[in-house]
Amino acid sequence: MTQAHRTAAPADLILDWYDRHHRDLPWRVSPPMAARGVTPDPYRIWLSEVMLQQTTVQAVKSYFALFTTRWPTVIDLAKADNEDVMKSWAGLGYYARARNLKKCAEAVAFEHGGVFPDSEDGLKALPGIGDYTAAAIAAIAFNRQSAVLDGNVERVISRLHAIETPLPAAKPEMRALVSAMTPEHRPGDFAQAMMDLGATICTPRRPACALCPVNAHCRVLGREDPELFPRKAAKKEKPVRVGAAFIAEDHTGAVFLRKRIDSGLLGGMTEVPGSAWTARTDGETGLAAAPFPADWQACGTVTHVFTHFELRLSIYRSMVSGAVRAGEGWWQPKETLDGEALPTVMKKAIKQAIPDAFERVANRE
DNA sequence: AATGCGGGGAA
DNA sequence: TTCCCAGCATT
Repeated sequence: MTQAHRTAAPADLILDWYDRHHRDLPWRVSPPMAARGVTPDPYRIWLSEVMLQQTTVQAVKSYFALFTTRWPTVIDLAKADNEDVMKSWAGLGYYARARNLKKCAEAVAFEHGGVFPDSEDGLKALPGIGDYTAAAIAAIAFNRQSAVLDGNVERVISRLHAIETPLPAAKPEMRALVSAMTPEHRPGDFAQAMMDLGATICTPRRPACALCPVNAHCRVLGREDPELFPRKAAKKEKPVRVGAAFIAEDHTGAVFLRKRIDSGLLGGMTEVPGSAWTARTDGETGLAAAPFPADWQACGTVTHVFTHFELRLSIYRSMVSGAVRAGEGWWQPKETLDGEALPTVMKKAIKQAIPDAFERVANRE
């Protein structure tokens, strides 16, 4: 018997491991259901994949439940109000995903007859769907033999083959290796198996190599520290920006809010008035940036870390007695503040000025 | 190829 | 603290 016959292919070993360690996730079809012929709903697969972009499974779960309850089909989501979608997405981050999610739902509902394209190319033509997501939906929802490459798979592949090329330059090489490895049968399960392997065994730090179904095939294990893979280019340090935020409260407890422009940082989300966020402290990043004259009281600072900079916001609050000329914006009643499309940094700023701002409804009775 | 874009959990 | 997560769009 040849070596090839005695040793199972890595893909089969990984699929066997997957079957023994199946994770029950809200967007997955359980093995018993799959055995009865139930196939994944492309809408739910798409929604979960978009939410999971650069986002952990734990963070996604409650949002996935909310969206699928409010909008059970892609048609429902396509007909939804833009602002309702942004409000429901608030807190999940990367808000361009929410804007593209809505555009994509409209495209599928109104230009594709409510049916998702079943090919990688067709999917990739839709807003918010790139290389990874197109391959993942094609494999998982339509059983296509596409090469699914995400951060987990990059780690698994880079270790299995001891790839020395640093990311992101190594991606084409990695995709070719994944493509060669992807089986004809169960390509969707294989893709999920590779991601589960990266998430639970082949982890960034202290991987559980002893439990790995393909440890015998790994070119790094036993030779070098697996934590050194994948190779990555050095990253630069985050600059600091400063600014001011103004929380105005009227006699009813309502807070003055505005809407940010649809593009760029926190695009389309709600905010409290504030200064620009700049690298240098100057007159425009303090009290001088107040939206209207009032008895502004300094009440500390809030720090928030974004992907590419750290923000230090000086917080000011005031009680406004009568009507003020406040420019663009509106007074949001305190009872409905929590339902607004407020990103986390804005909730932090409001809490700093009004500690119980988001607990008033719960504490009222 | 490089950059902008959130937020939170794990070690 | 640091890392990085089922990445995409734009330049």
